[in-house]
Amino acid sequence: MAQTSTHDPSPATARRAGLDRDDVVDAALALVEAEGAGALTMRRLAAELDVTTTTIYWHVGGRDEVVTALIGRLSERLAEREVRGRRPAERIVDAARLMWDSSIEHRHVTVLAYQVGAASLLEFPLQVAVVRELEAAGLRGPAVRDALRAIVMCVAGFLVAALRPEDSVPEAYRTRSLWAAHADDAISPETLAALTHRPDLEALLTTTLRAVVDAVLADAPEVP
Amino acid sequence: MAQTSTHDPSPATARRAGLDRDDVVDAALALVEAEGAGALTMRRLAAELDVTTTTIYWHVGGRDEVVTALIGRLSERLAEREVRGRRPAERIVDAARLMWDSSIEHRHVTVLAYQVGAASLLEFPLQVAVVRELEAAGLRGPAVRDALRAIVMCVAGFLVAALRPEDSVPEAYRTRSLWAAHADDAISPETLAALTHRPDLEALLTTTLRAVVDAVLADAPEVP
DNA sequence: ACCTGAACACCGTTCAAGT
DNA sequence: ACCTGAACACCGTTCAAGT
Repeated sequence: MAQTSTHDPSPATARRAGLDRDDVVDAALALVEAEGAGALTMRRLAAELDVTTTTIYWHVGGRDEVVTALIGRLSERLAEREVRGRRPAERIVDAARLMWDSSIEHRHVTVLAYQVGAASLLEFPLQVAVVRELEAAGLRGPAVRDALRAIVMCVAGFLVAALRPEDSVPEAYRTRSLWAAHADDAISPETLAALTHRPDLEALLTTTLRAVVDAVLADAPEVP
Repeated sequence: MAQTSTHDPSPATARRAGLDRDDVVDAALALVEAEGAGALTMRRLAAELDVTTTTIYWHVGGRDEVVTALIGRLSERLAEREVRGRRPAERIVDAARLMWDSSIEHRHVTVLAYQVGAASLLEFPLQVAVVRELEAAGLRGPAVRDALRAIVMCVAGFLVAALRPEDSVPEAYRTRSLWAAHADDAISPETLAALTHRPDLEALLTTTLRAVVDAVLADAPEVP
């Protein structure tokens, strides 16, 4: 991580690190991807760049600005994998799954983005892909907006479940444990039993997206 | 907030505050509800109870434990408003909207719960209500579990959008601003225009839930 | 058993000062 | 223009000590 200089030959006080705002943002992004959102502190980031904390403040405004910049940078780099499928519905669901896949692939940045409320900044290029598919399916205007938002919210909901922090809350207070401890005559034993098993999030997401997309396309004027 | 003692008549050093674990948790819950998740620091909580920070540690383990306990406490108190509607589908959607309503009503605690990954602890009693309605609609076992999870994730997705932090990310990086600045020949002007307007989250949630519930009930064996 | 005081190892941020 | 050093006002947590 300690960039260019391996041990820098200049005496003791190495002035002029030759830093750039982009260098700072790149280092921040790399740090988060490697060690998670919790590792991004101003001191740690400075250490990574072999400078003092205050140097960071000279190049970028503060922590919030570093975070936004880092998210924006990853957003630009997000691989726009081609949308697959023949029927419009399939292609829309696939475009939505692209959002899921890349969010999972960059889970640490995604967690950070949700923490500061900048998830849409991260996902924006992939939202564009979804919009294109919605239009290809014959939707226009507010119908596209509402469909997009519904899809985005669904993916977001599944993401927060998939990226939930593990440590802070003890086992006994997790959903499955709560159901395991829950006695209820009004609920059948087989249902109670099923609720103690972990669901397949990815399969469930696909099913849910299909339901949402089908409902949305049912109101579409033309289905080519 | 400074509980019992109005100015306590005992000399200067007021020992024996007569604190209880429940008192600590109650104060923490009240603090979060009143001033938000950010206000819950050990020092602030101690000040609220007129004791030293270390006293908190004697009664409960640490911050994480305070947070879990506070969420659990509110969970117990959650008003189980009666589910409305005639048809099973209506009732399921209404039960899900109950989750939304109470999460919004206690927004500060909800934000905190999502931060530590304890949202399901908070919503558990309301999840039970949804399960009852799903069974009343004829679902059993894994079908109930998957339907519940899908519903819960949708609500969660809409909640993170509704409770998004406002300050940390500047206007220009919010969804609507991004669309406003986005030039794209492949997307029709009317769609682009629509995307710059704020959607009605509550109406959209209802529509989305209906789509999910309808799809789930389509596979149900009996629909009484 | 219940509570205090001092301390430790962290945060983000600011500001005067150096070259 | 670019970077350092010292400092401020916060965190959560621990530990010896008091009554």
